[in-house]
Amino acid sequence: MTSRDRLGTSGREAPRRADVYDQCVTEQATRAVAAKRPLRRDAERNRRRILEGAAAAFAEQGLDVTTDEIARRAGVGIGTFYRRFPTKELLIDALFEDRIGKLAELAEECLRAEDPWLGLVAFLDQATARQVADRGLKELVFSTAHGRARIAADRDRIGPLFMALVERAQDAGALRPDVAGTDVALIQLMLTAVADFTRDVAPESWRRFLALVVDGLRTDRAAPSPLPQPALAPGQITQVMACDRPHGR
Amino acid sequence: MTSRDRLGTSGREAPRRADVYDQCVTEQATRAVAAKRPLRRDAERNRRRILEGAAAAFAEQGLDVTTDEIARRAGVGIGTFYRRFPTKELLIDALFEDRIGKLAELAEECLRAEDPWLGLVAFLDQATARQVADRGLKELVFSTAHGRARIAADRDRIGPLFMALVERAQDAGALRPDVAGTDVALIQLMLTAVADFTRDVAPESWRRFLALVVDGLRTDRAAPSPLPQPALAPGQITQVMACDRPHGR
DNA sequence: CCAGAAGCGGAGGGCATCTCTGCGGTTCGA
DNA sequence: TCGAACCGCAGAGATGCCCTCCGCTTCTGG
Repeated sequence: MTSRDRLGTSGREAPRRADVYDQCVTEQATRAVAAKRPLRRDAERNRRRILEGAAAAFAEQGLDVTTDEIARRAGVGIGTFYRRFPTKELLIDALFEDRIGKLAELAEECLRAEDPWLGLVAFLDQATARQVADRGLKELVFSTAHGRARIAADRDRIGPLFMALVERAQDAGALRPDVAGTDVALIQLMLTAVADFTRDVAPESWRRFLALVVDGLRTDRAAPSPLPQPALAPGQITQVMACDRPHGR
Repeated sequence: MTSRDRLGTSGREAPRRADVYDQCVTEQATRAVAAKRPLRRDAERNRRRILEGAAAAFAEQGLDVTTDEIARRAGVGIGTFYRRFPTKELLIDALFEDRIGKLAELAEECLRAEDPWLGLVAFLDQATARQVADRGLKELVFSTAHGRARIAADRDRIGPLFMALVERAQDAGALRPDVAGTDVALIQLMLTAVADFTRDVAPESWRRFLALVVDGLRTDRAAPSPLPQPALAPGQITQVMACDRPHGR
């Protein structure tokens, strides 16, 4: 408390955070153009390292990785970390600012696919793949806990796209009519849950369950498409359970 | 360290824990018969309260609830809690000792169902329902972190039953042939993930996705069974994301 | 080449959480 | 009625995490 109060006569926290936020995020966006006062070369190199290390750490372990761990992976001291990104939240913003927007773009792309059904399936496949590859992204998609303005806006943008993907496939007669746009989101949630569980022993096995669900979604009930990926062996299941991760994560 | 060493000349921890374990768990099982030295009436009443409060707490919040929370719900002091159950782990054992065994029994029952396919579907439905109703049970099923001997044994018992359920439905020609026993476990994992997410706004909506998956599992591809439960509204999704729970839990 | 500004790293402060204990006072039951 | 058993709670002790402080190092403009 005391040390923080000592920082400025303003005393209040929120304004200070806002200043820092502008300084940090907008600077990042405009520095290449304005070049107001470029970072010293070593500092810039460390900033890059932190960004890279954090990206890897968030992808592998989710947004809960500690700042110490990020600094360690980046090969810098914790002090250096906090000089560049005065708050962990700021770093998350800088890193993921465009990632969710990219998911929306993917949806738009799939909306333009020639075959509406294949467009929907492609979206499910690729959107899930991205979230499986990056746990941080998944957490950002499914929780508002960390998002700031920009990220929240992208989230809002994506809901209607789900609905459009669904309706288009239904109009084409390929998708069962009782599916809703929100189901698309929850299907991704289901699949990432499997992926989180099996990641260490069979990282691709979630695709097996995507195929299963997709077969449940289509109206053309001719013949089931064969399941990709081998099923897990019983031993693999116990192996996964053995490594003590926080429950359910 | 010091206070614990002071407790006994034996000094070692493990033996002491084992003693307490016997005293606590086997006493519970045999007291009604042997009645060696019954608890005082108030003590017995509190023990019951703790068991009940803990059952409710574990069911709602998972095995990570704090001992303080359990004591609070039981309406007893934390000291009383620790007199009855010297370790949180012991309480978990006492409470869940038979729960996983019951899941195995359910599987055996479904194996005896007249229609193999309906037996499999019934198992998926009911086993998932139990885990949705009790988060603690789910965590115990999918992680060895908390289990002791008895619980581990029940877990081993259940794997072959999955396989039998699957083979029997396949032999009857109702289940697609490329499904494996382990898939049954992972399907439950998927569904409980949905349930964990939607629990607060639409606790039954996981059944929608069970229906979807079941339609993907069957070989009879005549017509999809209609999805039960209304789809979530877009607003419900954002509502769930808003309440800040630990990520992914 | 050098002075001093900018940056570096990591020990540790502060805080929150959680499990479990010590102990003064209370309640039960023979 | 008396003593053993029991109660509850304040808090010890452990851990984990975010973030700061500050002595030392590295860069860079003149």
